[in-house]
Amino acid sequence: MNKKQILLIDDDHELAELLVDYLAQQGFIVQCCFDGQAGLEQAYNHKFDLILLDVMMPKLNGFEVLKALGKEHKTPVLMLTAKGDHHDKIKGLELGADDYLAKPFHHQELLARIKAILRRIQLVNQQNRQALQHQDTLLSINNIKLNHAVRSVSCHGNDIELTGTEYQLLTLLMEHHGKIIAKDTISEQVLGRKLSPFDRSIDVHIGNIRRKFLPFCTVEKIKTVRSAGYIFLTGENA
Amino acid sequence: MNKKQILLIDDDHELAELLVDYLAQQGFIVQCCFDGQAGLEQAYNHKFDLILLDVMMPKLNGFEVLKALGKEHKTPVLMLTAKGDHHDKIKGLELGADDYLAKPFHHQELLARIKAILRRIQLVNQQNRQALQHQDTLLSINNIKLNHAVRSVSCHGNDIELTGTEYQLLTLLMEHHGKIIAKDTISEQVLGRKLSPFDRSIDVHIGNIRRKFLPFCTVEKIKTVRSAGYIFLTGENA
DNA sequence: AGACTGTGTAAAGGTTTAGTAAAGGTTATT
DNA sequence: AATAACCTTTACTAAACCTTTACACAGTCT
Repeated sequence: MNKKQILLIDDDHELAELLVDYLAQQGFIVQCCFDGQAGLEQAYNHKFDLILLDVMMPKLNGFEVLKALGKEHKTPVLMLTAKGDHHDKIKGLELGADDYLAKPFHHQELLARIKAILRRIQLVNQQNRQALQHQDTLLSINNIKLNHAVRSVSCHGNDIELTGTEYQLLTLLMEHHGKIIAKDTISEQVLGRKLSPFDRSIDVHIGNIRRKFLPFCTVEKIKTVRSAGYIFLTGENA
Repeated sequence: MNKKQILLIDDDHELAELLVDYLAQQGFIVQCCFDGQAGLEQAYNHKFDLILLDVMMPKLNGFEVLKALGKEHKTPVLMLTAKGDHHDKIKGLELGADDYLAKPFHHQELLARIKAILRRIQLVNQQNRQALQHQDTLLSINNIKLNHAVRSVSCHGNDIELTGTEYQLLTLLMEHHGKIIAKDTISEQVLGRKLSPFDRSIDVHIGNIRRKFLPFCTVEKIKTVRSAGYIFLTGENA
């Protein structure tokens, strides 16, 4: 994992030095500015992963820096201040800060809050990628091919249109090809409900799938196992 | 803008009532649980935008709930507690909480912190989308061309005017052409919100895009995959 | 064989989902 | 403040889909 870069904007040189040391020791790269103006410039020039922003400073105070950064600025900001005043906190947060910590604070708490913010960003990023990333999308057994990315099915190269339920049912059978799948398992996995005594839905779906494959197959791929369930035959058994 | 859903887990009935009222008044939908166990179940069953979690509770305390949610849980958590102890704060934050607020707190500060967390998530989402778009300024598939630099669209050479949302939606589909994009993914990526049960926005946008392309296309480029999503067809499939 | 049970299958009925037009509401612009 | 552009919601329609029903047939047991 590459090191995260932090921009510290604080006119308190003593505190700044302490923080730079501590955070560096914790695996961050810290850049330091001692007034709002300089901080703002740095923020524009470099891309930081996080900004630590003091409120009371010469030239530009923390709130002004926050405003100048603009509503659309992407770098998260954690504000630090000597005042524990609620109005200040609220003002900071509403101006776009991600967190607000009152001085004096424990450096461990600061660290924990920094990590929390960075972790959140990473989580959201992950989430976004995962939503668009499809798991392995090809399943091919016994001349039948499934492509999950497009939810398409083909038999000996011929495209076959299946409904959502039929597709799920076939997928289930193919994922466990060569093994008997009980009807109640199918009902729960595919239809999302317990199998009721006179429920014939599954039989009908199986029938529909078979009918759609019929023109393209010489042998039956889905075999009925009386009073046990259905089974997708592998090449050897077929 | 649709309302954000918050799960409040706190055994202090009096406080809970106050918070529910206040947050509802501020435009949130709040669900309430009075012990850790119930809260955890709710968190698993529904998708919330944020969880407010008290620490001291019967059955399961806040830390235990946090652990049970797991490291990969996606919903942000803001912890509330009577103890202002630093160790507690650090513990909570390290266990995956996004923020930690000590009781008693000003409801305005709570609100500001809630908003800060939600805003950060939305910002990161936006950023992701934009980052994707700026990678390549030209995207050309199946006779449809996008030029991100000037945000223009053409079909067989004919310019087409799309709104911002339509453009983003089309971009998303084209970037993942040949793959199904689920409606809830579209909603999160393009509209920046979770898909609600009766939300028809996406269908309408898709309809509008199709209508604008209609005069210039012989075949449909965007295919509906019932109960799964939409897919931008590649040349071969079209 | 006869009874019983489980399955194949066609068709009817009911439910869910998507297409679409129009109204309502929001935001940005003039 | 008025206007325009846009997004969302609503309501209706059509289509796709799932389940139920009914009956025929096949396997199993006595």
